[in-house]
Amino acid sequence: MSRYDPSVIEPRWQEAWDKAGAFTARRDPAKPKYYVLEMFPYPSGRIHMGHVRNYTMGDVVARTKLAQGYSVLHPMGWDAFGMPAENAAMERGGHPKDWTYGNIADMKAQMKPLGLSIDWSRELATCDPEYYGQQQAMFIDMMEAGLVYRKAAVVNWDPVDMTVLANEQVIDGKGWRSGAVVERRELTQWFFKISDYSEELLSALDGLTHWPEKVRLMQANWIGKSRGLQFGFKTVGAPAGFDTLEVYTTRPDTLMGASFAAISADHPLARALEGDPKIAAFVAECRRGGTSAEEIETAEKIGYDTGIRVQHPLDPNWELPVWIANFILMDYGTGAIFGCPAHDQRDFDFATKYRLPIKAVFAADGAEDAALAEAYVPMKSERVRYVRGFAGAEVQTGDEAVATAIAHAETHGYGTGVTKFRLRDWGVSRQRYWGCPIPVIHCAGCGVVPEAKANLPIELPYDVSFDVPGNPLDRHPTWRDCTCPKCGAAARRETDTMDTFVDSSWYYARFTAPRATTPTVLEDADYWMNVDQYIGGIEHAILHLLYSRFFARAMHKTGHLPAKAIEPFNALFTQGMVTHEIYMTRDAQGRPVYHLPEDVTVFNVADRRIVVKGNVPPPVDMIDDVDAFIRALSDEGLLVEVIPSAKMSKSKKNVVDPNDIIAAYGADTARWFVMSDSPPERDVEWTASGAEAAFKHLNRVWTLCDRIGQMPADHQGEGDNDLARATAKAIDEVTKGIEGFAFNKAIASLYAFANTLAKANASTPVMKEAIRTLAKLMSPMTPHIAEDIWAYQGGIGLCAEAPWPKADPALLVDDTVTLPIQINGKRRAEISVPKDMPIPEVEKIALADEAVIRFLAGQPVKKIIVVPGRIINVVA
RNA sequence: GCCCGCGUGGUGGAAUGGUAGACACAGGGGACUUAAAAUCCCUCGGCUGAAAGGCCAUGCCGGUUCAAAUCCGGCCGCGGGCACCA
Repeated sequence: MSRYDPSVIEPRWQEAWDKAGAFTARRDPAKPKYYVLEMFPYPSGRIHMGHVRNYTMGDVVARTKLAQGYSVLHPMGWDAFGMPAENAAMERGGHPKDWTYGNIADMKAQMKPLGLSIDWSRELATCDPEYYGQQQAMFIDMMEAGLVYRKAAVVNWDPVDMTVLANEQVIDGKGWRSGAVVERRELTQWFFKISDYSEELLSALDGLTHWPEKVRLMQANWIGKSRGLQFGFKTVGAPAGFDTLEVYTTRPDTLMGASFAAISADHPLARALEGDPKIAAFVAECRRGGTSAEEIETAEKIGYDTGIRVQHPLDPNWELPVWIANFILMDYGTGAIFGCPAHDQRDFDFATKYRLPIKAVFAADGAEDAALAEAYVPMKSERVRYVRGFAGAEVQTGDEAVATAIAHAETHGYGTGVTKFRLRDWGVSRQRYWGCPIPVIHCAGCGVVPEAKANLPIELPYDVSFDVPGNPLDRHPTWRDCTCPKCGAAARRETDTMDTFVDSSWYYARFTAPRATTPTVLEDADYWMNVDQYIGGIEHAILHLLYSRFFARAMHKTGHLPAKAIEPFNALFTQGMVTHEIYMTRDAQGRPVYHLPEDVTVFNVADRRIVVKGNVPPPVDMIDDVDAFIRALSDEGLLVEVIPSAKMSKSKKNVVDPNDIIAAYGADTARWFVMSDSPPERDVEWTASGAEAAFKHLNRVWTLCDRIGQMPADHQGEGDNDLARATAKAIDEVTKGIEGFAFNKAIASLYAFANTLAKANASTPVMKEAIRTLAKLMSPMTPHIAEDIWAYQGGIGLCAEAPWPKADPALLVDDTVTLPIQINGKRRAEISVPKDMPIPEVEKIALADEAVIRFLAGQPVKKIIVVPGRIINVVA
């Protein structure tokens, strides 16, 4: 064996895997199947370390499952529609399609050297007509199933560019290009009826036992089931047709603390009042700014008293003013509320600002009805004393009070208990070019008509220009013109395209039959679904996963997925980001200037870490005064400020190009490093020293393999039993680490095992068996070096296809255990006892221990707790 | 603003109610070398002590428990999401 040279061995083994078709997924009824999927990338053009980490995790799982005898599906594709392609076309010219496919080719070329066990024959891009044509077919099926409808909804409108903006394109309430203040404007849009499934999407979360608890909780909160009271206020002085004002509240128990009613600026009543120029101006003011919840809820709370009054349902003589307020959302409840300032902080702020009364309804049990400095909002499960209650006991929990208040309203006929969800229907219309065209036709005679399936795919026209803001499909001369599939008359195509979340809501199903001329093939879907392990970023915890769960149900309803696939992801793992520290200096104006990691030099001088701009030789022998040295560097503008690690981003230049790392150390080193050190669900900080350490370790394993290879065949050693035990332990720990998504722990075990093996003095066959096992255990993480060691040490066939080792259970248990002894919870001694020793005997030995006697100093023992195999605690 | 996380040595982390700091990085000391690199060995939370040992220590404050990094309550700091970023 020669020097460890990844640039030679890595391409060689990748070719060998290709030739053997090792990773081609095949339906094999004789084997259990395993479908592992990483969230597919957006083709930005460059892979980054986050991709490397994500795909390496999936690869570790896929390779382990393959070795464990599963028929594995591990595909890859491209989430290829979206705004960046159009932005690139606007900024640099060119066409979104060319830009996207060029990026896909570039990224694929960058991914290949990683040696991932991907079945590339199933590759797909969502911008392929082959893919989005099937999506259009499903859209039509969903229309027929009643899951699609149109309604008016608000968008961010840029009044200068005359175009709709994404939330991302609204910066501080202004359009990102024009700088104009954005308005909220209504547009007729396409919607999926995800709300039909609110209850089911919520209750089915309980069955997702292999999902992170936090993701399930976030989804549950997002769906937001609430029980409340809906009732109508009788109005006084309202325009015709507004005799009652319907409101919904989750706190009907606070009805006696009401001090005003408030409606959204988009409420029909507010619109009816727009004849009044003052109200029109106020409503226009409310519509300024973007549509995002963050912007609306952090905006200053403003209101306008309409002069209209409503009668309190429990006392017709008690009238409340009706305000229009900017923090009331038309999308939730009825778009109208009653305000109870004493028990809602937002209402409290509003009431304080506009000098409205603040009356407490309840107080902490035992507390006085004191004046409030802020809203008193205890947990609903807490017992409080009602000072202005009207139903139920004086002292009760909030939950009890809500229930009794609803019962009271229903008994007296002024309101109804209603269950509502926060989840809104999914608006899928986008006024953009680079997306899946909505396959619908507007006919003067027939109205809105779905396109005939025979005409699918409705392909995007290529001849478009991006020199004017807005959707090029709207101004395309011929694409819009078509004939009505129903009556044959001249008609116009829908020019809205679909939200890119639609594309990513079913790609996992398409991978089971990526070339089919129907969206799916049931036989394939039935074999491969569900995804056994889905891996991706925590940033997708809500939207992408919720939409996918809905879409799988819709696909089942329309006959494209079997019933078992309505929850498409059996297990979910959300991985952390790859971060890097940021290197910054300042220019003459004091503005920050960022530097790439490769453009700085890091010195470790004593316990100081000094970062210097440029590539300079070590200063240690040039200076003996570190502080003076730092001052000198600072004066010359060479001293670099180190900002703590953050997600890698181009703007901060804290990026490391995976291909540079592969060129310097090989893919195995990159893979090993991103899997080591940090637990996969947490962020991992990329450090140059960490990558180098990984490379050094692989070199050590390589030379160890060489040394074992050169051992005389008849060498005898006394360490056979110890090494066999260490090997069994490594198998056990690495297997558990991988299966439990604790790759960092699996790697720590592999370090320990390699160190043990390097020091072991065992017979040649035992040494060879151990190094082959090491190679096999390393192979999910570092597949290339593993193959080389495997081949060199006489492994049969490809390491990638060799079965996963099994640990001999007899070698995993130790005969004696070391038990620490605590006295009053502090560790004072330890004893070694046979593993199966009965508790009374352990107690006897513990109490007879010299150190225990010394620490007890004659105090009587009150209690002794023995946790078998773990610890002894003596309470004195 | 609302929802959800996270916080342990100089650093990444291990320990998921039972010996805090596995494994690794950085640092310190040594071997080899003319020298350096590479490699190998030792050491490595703080205070105290000649040593044995003792005391302190898991963001901060309080609680539950024989026992808390771990469970509960409050606070501080950081991160993710908020429906047209993907």
